Amino acid sequence: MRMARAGLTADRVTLAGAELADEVGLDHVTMSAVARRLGVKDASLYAHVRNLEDLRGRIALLAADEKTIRIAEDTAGRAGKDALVAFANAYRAYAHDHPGRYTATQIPIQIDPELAARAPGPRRAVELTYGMLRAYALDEPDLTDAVRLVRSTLHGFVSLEAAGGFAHARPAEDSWARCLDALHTLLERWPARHEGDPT
Amino acid sequence: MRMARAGLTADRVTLAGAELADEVGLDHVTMSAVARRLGVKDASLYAHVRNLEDLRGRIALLAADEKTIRIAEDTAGRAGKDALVAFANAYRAYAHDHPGRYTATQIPIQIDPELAARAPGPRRAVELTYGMLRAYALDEPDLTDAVRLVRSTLHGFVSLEAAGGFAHARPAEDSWARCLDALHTLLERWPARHEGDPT
DNA sequence: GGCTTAACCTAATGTCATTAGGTTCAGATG
DNA sequence: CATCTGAACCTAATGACATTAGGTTAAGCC
Repeated sequence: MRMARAGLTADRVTLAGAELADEVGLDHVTMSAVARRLGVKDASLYAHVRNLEDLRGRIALLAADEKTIRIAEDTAGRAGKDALVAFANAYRAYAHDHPGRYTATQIPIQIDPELAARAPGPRRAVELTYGMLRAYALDEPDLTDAVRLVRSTLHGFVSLEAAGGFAHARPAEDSWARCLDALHTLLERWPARHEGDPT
Repeated sequence: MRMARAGLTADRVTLAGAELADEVGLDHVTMSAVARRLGVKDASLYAHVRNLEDLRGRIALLAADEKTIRIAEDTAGRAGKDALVAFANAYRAYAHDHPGRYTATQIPIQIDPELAARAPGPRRAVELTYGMLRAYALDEPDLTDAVRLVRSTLHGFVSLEAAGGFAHARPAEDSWARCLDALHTLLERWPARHEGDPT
């Protein structure tokens, strides 16, 4: 009495891991749990994925791709504050919808370079960010600094929110909107270097 | 031939865990490893700490306390941009010096409430942040929004930096300085709500 | 119909987390 | 000083997991 083959592949395993991550948290994504979900023995997974760390890396890349696609869709044809808000909301929405996947993208990168090279997500995300800021007409190195500031703020907010850091009375939603306003204003009048500062 | 007693206590175990976290990363902090470092059997730790999760929670609280103290020291007697920069630099320095401990503070909070109540760190940190922003004379709810923005930016930057997100040519150091400039400018001219916006 | 190649499986090893049920040391009590 | 007590440790055992080695078996190709 044999079961039919599950027809696994690296992508299928990764997807199962990603789903599990969203359901029970990334650090409860175990080989055993993924195998269980796929109706397969633990050892079978190793034919498709090098090991747990590799699986996590794949989940991270999958998440990066998905997130990028969503941002690209939502920012298409927009510019200026419109684009900034669309970008940020898409970013945050993805994190909300896929907390486990999003967490995976935070891991200090220890991903198979060969694999990473094939995944368009991370590179694409950087391009999108630079493109989104084009309307603010910043020159290097200010542009890079601005990109880093925006990324930091979005990631920081979403991350703290997920960790329960905003347990306060005021809805995170409202603070989010104000932060985006603030970012926009900031980008419009990016502070010139103080004359006194030697840097 | 018996060894001398190690004279353990919950705090000592926590400290060993924290040191280990900084050395090998928080998720390599295991009961076994901590026990090994203390020259004790795994089971002995359970007399001082409920379980792994509890240990991590204690490390997080320890880190929060330490970080808060450092920020308090460095911002004492300062105000305005001076205070902001001191605050931010102390924050970032702590994360650099104690990456494992810092990571522990990011965990979605699952800490024994009774324990958390005794730890002044988290509460103190919030107070310090509000105090630091006093110079900018914001009223609620803007003040809360500003606090959240600052926390998000600092945490996001440090977190991305630690994850290797700034692999670019431009030194993170320089971007950091510019981001603080930007935050300061932003706080000085916190954008008024747009007249058109119904919120 | 045999062959190759994946896709799976069984078995085994080693690391951890955690619990149960003792020892033993250090200091208070008599 | 003898002892009692509680905290500090230990041994032993169980049960997840991760990972490897060494088979089976299904599916498509000739």
